[in-house]
Amino acid sequence: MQKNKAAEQQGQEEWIAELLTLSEEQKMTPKQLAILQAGIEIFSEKGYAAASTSEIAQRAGVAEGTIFRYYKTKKELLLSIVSPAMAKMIAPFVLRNFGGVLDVPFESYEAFLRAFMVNRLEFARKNFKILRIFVQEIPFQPVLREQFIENVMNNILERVTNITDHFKEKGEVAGVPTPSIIRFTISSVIGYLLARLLLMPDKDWDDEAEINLTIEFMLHGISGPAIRRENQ
Amino acid sequence: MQKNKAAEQQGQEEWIAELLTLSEEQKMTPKQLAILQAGIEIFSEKGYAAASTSEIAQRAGVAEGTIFRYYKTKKELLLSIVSPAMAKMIAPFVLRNFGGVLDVPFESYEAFLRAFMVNRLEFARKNFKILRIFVQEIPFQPVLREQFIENVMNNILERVTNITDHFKEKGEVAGVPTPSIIRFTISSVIGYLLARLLLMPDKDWDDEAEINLTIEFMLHGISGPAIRRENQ
Amino acid sequence: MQKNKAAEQQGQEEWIAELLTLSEEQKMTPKQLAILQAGIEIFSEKGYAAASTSEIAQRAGVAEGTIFRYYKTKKELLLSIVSPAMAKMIAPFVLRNFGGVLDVPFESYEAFLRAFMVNRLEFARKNFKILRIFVQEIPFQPVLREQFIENVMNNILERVTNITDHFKEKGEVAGVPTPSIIRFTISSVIGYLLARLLLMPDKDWDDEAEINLTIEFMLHGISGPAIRRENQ
Amino acid sequence: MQKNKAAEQQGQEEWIAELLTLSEEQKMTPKQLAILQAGIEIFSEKGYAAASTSEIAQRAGVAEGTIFRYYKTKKELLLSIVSPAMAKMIAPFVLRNFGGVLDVPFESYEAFLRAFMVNRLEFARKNFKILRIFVQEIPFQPVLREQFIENVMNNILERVTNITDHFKEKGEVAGVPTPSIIRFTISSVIGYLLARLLLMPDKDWDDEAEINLTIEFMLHGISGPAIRRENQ
DNA sequence: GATGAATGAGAGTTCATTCAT
DNA sequence: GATGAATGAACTCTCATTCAT
Repeated sequence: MQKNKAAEQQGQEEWIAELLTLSEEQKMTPKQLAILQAGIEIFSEKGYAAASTSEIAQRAGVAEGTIFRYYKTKKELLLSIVSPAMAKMIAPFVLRNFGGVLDVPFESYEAFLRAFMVNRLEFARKNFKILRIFVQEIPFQPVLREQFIENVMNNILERVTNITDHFKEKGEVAGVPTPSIIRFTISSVIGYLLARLLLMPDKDWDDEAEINLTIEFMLHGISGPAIRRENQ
Repeated sequence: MQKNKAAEQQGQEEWIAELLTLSEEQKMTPKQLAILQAGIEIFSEKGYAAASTSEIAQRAGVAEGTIFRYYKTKKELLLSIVSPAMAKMIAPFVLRNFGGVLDVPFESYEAFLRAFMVNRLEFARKNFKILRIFVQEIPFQPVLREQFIENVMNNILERVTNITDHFKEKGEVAGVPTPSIIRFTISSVIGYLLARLLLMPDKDWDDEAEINLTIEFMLHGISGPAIRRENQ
Repeated sequence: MQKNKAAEQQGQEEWIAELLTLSEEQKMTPKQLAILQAGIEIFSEKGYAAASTSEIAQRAGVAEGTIFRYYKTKKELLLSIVSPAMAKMIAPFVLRNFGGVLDVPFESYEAFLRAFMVNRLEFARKNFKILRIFVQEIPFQPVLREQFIENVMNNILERVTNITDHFKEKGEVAGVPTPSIIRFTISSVIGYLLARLLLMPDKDWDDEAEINLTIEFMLHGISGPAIRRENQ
Repeated sequence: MQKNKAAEQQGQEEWIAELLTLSEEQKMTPKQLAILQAGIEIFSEKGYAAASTSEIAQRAGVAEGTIFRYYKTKKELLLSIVSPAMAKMIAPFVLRNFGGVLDVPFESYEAFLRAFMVNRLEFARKNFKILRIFVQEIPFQPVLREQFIENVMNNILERVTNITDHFKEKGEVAGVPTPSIIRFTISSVIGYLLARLLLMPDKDWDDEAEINLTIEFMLHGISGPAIRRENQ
């Protein structure tokens, strides 16, 4: 268990490191940064359609025309906010594929789940507002939907499928259809993130305990004290 | 098992019956109905803020002014669509509390989960567009959020908590914090609904098998063939 | 000469009659008429690009939004002003083709020239502002250019060519290329219209004398008293 | 006839020479020249009001601000394009008045007309785009209009009046009001230029023949073979 | 001298809402 | 009850012009 934890911890930190390196590459003027920041805030507060460029300009402390020097249209501003975030979102999955040697760098499925949860929680915490915008707008922005399908389907899903299949062969995961396993797993993780960050952000959460509990649920279900006893 | 199934089946049908009785009480003119219907469609297609009342009027086949005879504002139209649906949403949980006698009318936790899933799937299927609107707008409409918190917190959550605690005492559910169990359970159910109805509605779904699998996951997790074998 | 004059007079009046019948067929609300009228004035005063819809609305005495109830765009308002005028412009030429019998209803080329000048002067006088807009915008509005080419090339030019060729055969017109004759003729007529209505509208014009003179020029040139004497 | 031709040819070339000497007097930086050139192109393509200074800057390959170093306003750029061209336009007429001796340096009115046409065609060909801008903008720019009236009325018209009166006395031109003669003459010339350069620039023109024909028209009209025969 | 980021007034257009019919 | 013409505020976006660098 100690070894596992160390490995996970390491996996997690690598992921985060990769995220960070991706993000600060573009040089922006302070005004552009202010516009982007104001856009994130107002889009996430009111939704894209109900946000007005004049309010964004005001919050950013620039003239309204300045927004349109950097972004030709309001929609381009939206995409400039969300698209890079989507790239960062898949970064930890994509970058793994290079470097090679070990394609599944996790000791156990549990280790994977833990690293996954910790990483996603960290990501969601850092990009909370952008994620909100993303989730709100994906039904209405075909461009976003296409990017999402392409990225998630061709990167994340494939990668998670590989990992899951790997541990299925090792007997750590039940011999049921992988898509169902993944759906169930992702539901549980996202369910936690939503409760944690969106529904009850002010509750006094013990993240480590809740993550452990959620992993327990995913691995052994909620059905009772016998199983419980074995694992706690 | 057979007996269980019959019971669940019955439970489910009762719930549906209750839903129906709630809905047709208001008398509406055909125009008002057309407006409501058009509102549902256009709000769910474009989102509330991006939908225009003139388009709704056109789709409904009425004059623009007619909408405002029935609904003072565009927002009132939105609420007239979503609020009743929210009432219907909690109906199966609320009505139970009357009639009394048996507060937990399920043979087992598994029976409850199955009834719950079947019922929610049915409900989501029937009210898909309204649910979309609801989910889209709840972050931006305080009125909706209040209604939701009040209804869900004070009705559904309380009731589900009761049921869960009941089976926790019976030993069918693990002795961990009930809120975590509920969060996990609801995540799994909603995850299935989303995949089923929103993400991949065109896939060839075997609902019964997927529901069984999801219940298996919820009860015993994904951790492997040994546990699997015991339960199937 | 007396007979000629009568015939011309008659031809001219028919043309005018035809013009009038074409114009008042559409029913318009007073507001729409005011918008159209204001559009004509302001477009002709400032040019299309430099005219603002807000100024048009103000001059028309309506709200700015009202313009866009009747005309989806500013450009549509422009075309709604100019296109019908173009139809009216070719009306006297088009309608001739029906009724048949006599395709060239003029006693002499001189009679034709006189009827043509009188008719065009009348038309230009009545539609001065619209013609200004038309001339100003035709280089920049492909739609206008297409309409103009189609109408003028396929209707007016063909018709005038027929008439000219007719009198060429009769020996009233020199045996030189018809296009050159037409170009020269139209230049002279338009030159008069421009001087008369645009360049020096305030001069004290004797239209009949100037028209006679211009016809003299077209028929016999400016070269001297001998020729002059023969014809006056 | 041979002699005439030589004289005209000479007259024409003198005029052109005068034009050239006028033009290269101002010293301009390459950037300013580029701005001027880009201004000419874009103003003539889109019209003054619809042209944007940013597009001009782009086409000129300079920064937006640079335009305003050389020309305080967009309108000043316009005038800097059109005004010098207007000066060049009247140059051949103005300069004649100096040097004196012979105020009417043409053997015949026909020689004058030919020299006039050839010269104007040459001028229009070389300054086509600027002339377009000039014609488009003169209705909307009082400054231009004043310059034009002053120059044309006080220089060209006076001079052409002198020439025409001279040949009227000699009996080469009919004894009708000079303004009408000039109007008619200029209409015919401009009509040719427009057809030649604007309406059908791609047609295969035989300029010499068309000019001869136009002069024929101006001198003897279009009225028939008898007159024709006398003059050809 | 040249730049181009920044401005803000004003452009065309949309839209929820009103009200006379 | 139902209409749809009319509104005017607010929207996104453009552009001539300024000015610190």
